[in-house]
Amino acid sequence: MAATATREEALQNYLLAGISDEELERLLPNLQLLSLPLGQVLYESGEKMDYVYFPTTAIISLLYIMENGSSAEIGVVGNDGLVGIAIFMGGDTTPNRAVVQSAGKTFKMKAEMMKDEFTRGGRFHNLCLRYTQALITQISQTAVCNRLHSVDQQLCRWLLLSHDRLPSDRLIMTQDLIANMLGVRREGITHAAKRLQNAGYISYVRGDMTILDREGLETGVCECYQVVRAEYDRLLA
Amino acid sequence: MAATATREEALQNYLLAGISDEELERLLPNLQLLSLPLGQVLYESGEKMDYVYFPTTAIISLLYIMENGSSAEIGVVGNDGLVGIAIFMGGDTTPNRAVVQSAGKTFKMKAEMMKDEFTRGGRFHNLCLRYTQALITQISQTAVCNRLHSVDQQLCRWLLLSHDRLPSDRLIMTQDLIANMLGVRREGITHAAKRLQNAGYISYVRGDMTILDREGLETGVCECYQVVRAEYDRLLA
DNA sequence: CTTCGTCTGTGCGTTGACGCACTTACCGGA
DNA sequence: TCCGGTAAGTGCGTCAACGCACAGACGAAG
Repeated sequence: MAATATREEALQNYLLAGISDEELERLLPNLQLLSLPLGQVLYESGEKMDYVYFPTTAIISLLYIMENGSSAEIGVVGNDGLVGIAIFMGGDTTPNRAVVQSAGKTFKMKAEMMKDEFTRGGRFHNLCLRYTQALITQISQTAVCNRLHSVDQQLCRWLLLSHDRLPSDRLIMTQDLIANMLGVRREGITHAAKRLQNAGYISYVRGDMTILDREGLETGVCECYQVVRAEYDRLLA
Repeated sequence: MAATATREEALQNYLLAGISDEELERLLPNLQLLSLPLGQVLYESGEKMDYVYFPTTAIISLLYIMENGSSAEIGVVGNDGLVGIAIFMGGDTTPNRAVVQSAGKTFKMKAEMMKDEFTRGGRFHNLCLRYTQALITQISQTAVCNRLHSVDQQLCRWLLLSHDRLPSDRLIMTQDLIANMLGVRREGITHAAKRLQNAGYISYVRGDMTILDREGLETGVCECYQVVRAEYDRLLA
C-alpha cells in the first residue's frame, strides 16, 4: 500500500519538483506513496493533522461543513500543492474537511518531518509560503465568485480548476457531489451541465464526465478562474 | 504626520504586543504612526507593496474589484493583525485592494524591514504565520457565508467583525459603502439595517451607525462569525 | 431660511436559485 | 431477465435578491 518514494515519482508534484536537490534527498525517505479512493476524508474539521499530503494524480477538496450538514468548497488541491498548510503555519488544525474529489495517488509525510524541514528555511520554506499565498487567492476568488456569479459560471470555473489538476480529461463525479462541493442544488448542476453538454464542451453519463472542449469552457467562465490561474503561474513558476 | 512609535502605542496592535522584547526593540525605530482617513487606498490590486501596516484604531478592508467595477470584501483587518501578508509570504503583490473602512491610526513599516525581521525566524515569524492562518479562516468563512447565508445574516456578521476591531461603538459608514463591501444592493442593506434598528440592535442616521446591543446582533448572525472568532482566539491567544 | 447634494426608504416587476415531487434512464447483481 | 438502486431530467410553486425609479429626509453651505 505505502512505499518509499523514488525521485521521478516525487517530481510529479510541483512543490517537490521545485525544491533543492539537498532538500529533496532529505525528504524522499519520509515520503510514502499511496492511493486515495474517491470520498476518503484526509482531515476532519478541527482534527489534529498527523500527515501532510503532496498529491500527484489525486485531487483533494477543502470543504466547510455547516452545522446543518450543508457544505461548500473553499479550495481545491492537486499536484500543484499540498494539503495541510496548518502544520507549518502553526495552527495544527483548521475548521475544514479535506476529502478526495478525484481518486488518485499522493505522497504523505509525517507532520513532525514537515515542521522540521520547514523550520530549516531554504527553498522548501519559501515555496510552501508562496503556495499558501496562491491558495489564499483561490479561496478569496471563491468568496467573490460565490457572491457575484451564476451557477453556470461557477460550474465552468470548478471544471477548469479540476481539469488543471487532472492527469486526463475524465472526471469521476456525480452531479450530486458537484452540487455539494459548490454548495448549490443538484438540479442546478443538472441544468448547467446540460447546457455545457449541448454546447459540446463536456459529455457525461452517470458520474463519468469528460472534458471535450476546454476552450469552450473558458468562454463560459467568469474572470475568477483566470485571476487564480495567473496567480498560481506567477507564484509557483 | 508620521512619528516614531513608542512602546505603549505599539502594544495596541496585538501582533506587536505578542512578540519578544528584543524583536520589538528592533522594530520600534522603524514603525511610523499615521492617521488614515476613510476611503484611503493602501494598496491597489497587483501593485507592489512598499509598506506593511499594523493598524491600531483603523480598520482596513480587503476587496476584490471586478472588471465591471462591482466589488466584494474578502476580509477585514484591525488591531488584531497586519495588512500586507504578501510581503513575507513571498508574492509581493496580491490581486486585491486594501482600503480604509474605518478612519483611525496605524503603524507602517518598510517592506524590506518586514522581510528582514521575518527571515530571522523567532516569535515574530511564527506569529505572522499564525495570523495568516487566522486570516485564511476568515476568508474561507466569507466564501461559505456568501454561498449559503442571507443578506441579513451577513450584515450581522460584518457588523460584529467590525465591532470587534473598533475602539468604540460608532461606525462611520453609509449603507451604500457597506453594500459595496458585501457585494450586494444598497437597498438590501437598507432593509436589513432597518430590521436591526427596529429590533433595537443598532441605530443610525446618514452614515453614522452605533452598535446598541451586541448580544442582539449575535442572535441574528450565522455560525460563520463564531467560527472565525474562535480561530482568531485560538491562534492568536 | 433656502437650496442642493447625499443618504435612506419604498414600490414593483423580474430573475435566478430553491424545495419538492416525480419520471426516466442506466447499471449491476440475483 | 428481471429487479432494485442510483443518477439524471423535468415541472411547478416559492422566495430572496436584483434593477430601476422615485420619494422623503437630513445636513451643510450660501
